[in-house]
Amino acid sequence: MFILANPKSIEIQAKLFRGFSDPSRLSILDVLRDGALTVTEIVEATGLTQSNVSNHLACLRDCGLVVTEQEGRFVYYELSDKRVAKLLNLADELLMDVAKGVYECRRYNVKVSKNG
Amino acid sequence: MFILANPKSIEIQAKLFRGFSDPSRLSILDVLRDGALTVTEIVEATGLTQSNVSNHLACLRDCGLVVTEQEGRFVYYELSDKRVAKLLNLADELLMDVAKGVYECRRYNVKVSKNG
DNA sequence: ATGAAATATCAGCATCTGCTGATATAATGA
DNA sequence: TCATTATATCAGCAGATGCTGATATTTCAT
Repeated sequence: MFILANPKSIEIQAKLFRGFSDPSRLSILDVLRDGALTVTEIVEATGLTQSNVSNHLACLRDCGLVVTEQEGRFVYYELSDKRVAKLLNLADELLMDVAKGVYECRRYNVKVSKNG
Repeated sequence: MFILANPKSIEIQAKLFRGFSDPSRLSILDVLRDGALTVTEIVEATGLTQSNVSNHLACLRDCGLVVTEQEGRFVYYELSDKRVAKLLNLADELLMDVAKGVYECRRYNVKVSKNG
């Protein structure tokens, strides 16, 4: 008899991946690959609105994917762990082979941003 | 002036991660880590309904995360690439450090399955 | 003190996503 | 052929998610 061994860890893992599964959050993580940035810098780099960025950053921080450091009025955000960037790199690499399929996959409508 | 370098690739990457970001799909990928299984075997192993599994498998196949091989009435599904498992492993590893934050993150309500 | 800049918060809406249940298709065996 | 097993498909619903726009909070400069 098969029963899923660790359903709880599956839920958490899904939640982790959900951090990466939204274009806005992914943009944010992407621009943070090169080092810490303030919220305003992230807004400029991504083209997203301030409130949107702030909301996503709160989420990413709660989930432990980014960490913050306050300096006066500024709050610097950066990736919490090398493995976050590593995960992004591995995804990049995997995409080189499966991008076509992912692109054509009709199941999810990832909205194309105005900048796209 | 900062403008996001590759918005299109961000969308695709988000789509890739979305493949991993649902508990049902993740369960499926998880049980496939040990090798190919038929749809019915996946249904038994995950506890999900047949139509649900079938829907997710179609999605995962379209996106190139799994590949299929038909044998008579049976269709075997398996991970398409070692890097899919590698991504899962890396996420496991990352979770050892950030699981608490992810678990407590209130932004997303990942439904707890009846088996959980 | 006052204004401006940087960031956070929150409600409401429009949309997307996943599940269920029913049904269709395909392959095998009697 | 007919019944059965294995898998795929699809509409409709309930609920979740992300964005916007307004506002609150904090910090700094003058």
